[in-house]
Amino acid sequence: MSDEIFGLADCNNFYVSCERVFDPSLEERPVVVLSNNDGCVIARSNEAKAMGIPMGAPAFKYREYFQKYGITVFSSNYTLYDNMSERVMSILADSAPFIEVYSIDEAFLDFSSLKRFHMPSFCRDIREKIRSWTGIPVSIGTGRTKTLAKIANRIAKKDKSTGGIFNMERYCENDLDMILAVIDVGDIWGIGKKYAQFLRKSNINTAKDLKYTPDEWILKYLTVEGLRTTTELRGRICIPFREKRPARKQLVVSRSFGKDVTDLEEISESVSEFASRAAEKLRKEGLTASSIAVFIQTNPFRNDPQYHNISSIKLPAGTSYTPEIVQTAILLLKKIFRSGYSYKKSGVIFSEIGKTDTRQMGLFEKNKNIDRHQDLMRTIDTINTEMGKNYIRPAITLNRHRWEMKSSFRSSRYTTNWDELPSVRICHDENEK
DNA sequence: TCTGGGGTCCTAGGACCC
DNA sequence: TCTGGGGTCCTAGGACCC
Repeated sequence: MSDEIFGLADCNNFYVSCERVFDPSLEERPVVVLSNNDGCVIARSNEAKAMGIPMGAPAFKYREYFQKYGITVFSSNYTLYDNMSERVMSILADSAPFIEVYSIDEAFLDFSSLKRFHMPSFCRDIREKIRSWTGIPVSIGTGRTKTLAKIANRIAKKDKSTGGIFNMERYCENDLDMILAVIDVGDIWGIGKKYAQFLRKSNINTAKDLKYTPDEWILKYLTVEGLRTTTELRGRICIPFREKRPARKQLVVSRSFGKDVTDLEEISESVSEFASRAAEKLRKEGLTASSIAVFIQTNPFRNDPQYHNISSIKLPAGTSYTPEIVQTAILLLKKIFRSGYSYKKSGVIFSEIGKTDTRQMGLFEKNKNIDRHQDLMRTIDTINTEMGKNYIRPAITLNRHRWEMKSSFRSSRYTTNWDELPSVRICHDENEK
C-alpha cells in the first residue's frame, strides 16, 4: 500500500457558481448554464438538479419548464469561466507542494508529504480560502490513488454532513469496502455508460464488486484502462501525477451553426474562421501542425438527407501561418462539399503537432520566407492582443452570417473586459438623506 | 425553429514488407 | 496439388473524460 495521498479539489457546479459570484441573488435558486449555441444544459445548480433537469438536456425542450419554475438560464461565458478558473488554480498551487490541473474546474493535489491527521483541517483551510477569495465553493476528496480521491470527492460533494471534505485514506480496508459497496459502478472515474451497463449485466453493481473482480476478466472485457481503474480501487497507483502537461497531439476548432447553412460560400467563411482561430492557438502555444483536416456535417437530429465527410492533407512541413492554413482548409472543404444539403456544423482538426523551434524545414522552403511569415504573424497577434480579438483577420472571415452561434443569455465578461465590469451600486443609508 | 466542444487512449483489421 | 508467418504501420471506430 502506498504512502502517497492524492487530493482532488473540484469546484461545485462550476459554471453556475461563476455566475452566482456576480449575482448573489441567485444563491439557493435554480440556475442552469447552456452549451455553445444555447444547445443543451451543461451545468446545473443543486436546486436545478433536484428539479429533475438532466445533464445534457436539450434547451428547447425545457424552455417552458425554465419559465414556469423561474429557473435562471445563462449562455456559456467561457471568457469569464477561464478567468475564474485561473484564480482558483493559483490558490490551489499555493496550497499544495504540487498540483496537476485536470480540467477547468478540477485539480489533483499531492498531499503525500502531509501528516495524515493534519489532512482534514488542511483541506478545510484550502476550501475556505478559495470560497472567501473567489466566491467559488469547492469540494475536496483525498485517497491513496486518483481513482479513490475521485470517489472521496464525490462523497464530499453529495453528503452534506462532510462539510465538503472527505478523507478516504483514513479508513482501514474493511471500512473502505463498506464505503465502496454503496458507490454505483457507473459513478467510478473511468467507467462510462457502456461499461456500466455491461458490468451490471454481469452482476457487478458497485465499486466494491469491481474491486474484487479478477484481473483476467477485466482485461478481457474492459481492456487495460479498465484494469488500471480496478487496480486503483484496490489502492495501488496506476495513474500517477503528471509532472508536465503532455504535449498536445491534436487541436480542434469546430462549432454548430446558429442556423442551417446550404451554400459553399457561407461554409467557407466558417471554415476560414475556425482555421484562423486554430492557427492562432497553435502560435500561442509555440506549435505547428503538419496535418490539417476539415469536416462538415448535416444535422443528425433532423430527418433531412444526411451527409458528413472529412478530408485531410499532410503538409510538407509544419506550419502555423494563417494564410497557408486558411487556403489549405478551403481547398479541403471544396473537396468534400456537396450542394443540396443543409449543413449544421463544420470544423478544422490539426494533428502531427510539433514545436515551432524544432520544426523541420520543407524541402523547397526558403529560410527567409519562414522568418517573414513568423514576423508577420507575431505582429498580427500582438495587435490583436492589444486592440481586441479579430482586429486584424483574414478578409474571408469578415462576413458573419447565419452560421454565427447563438448566445442569447450570456452574462458580462465581468473580470476581463473593461466595458463589462460589474456596475457598482452604492446604497445610501436612509439617515444620510 | 431549437440537441456542445475539445480532448485522450485502445483495439481490430487491413496493407505492406520480408 | 501445393499457397507461410511474423512484424510494423496506419486508420477507423469505440470507449472514456470534462
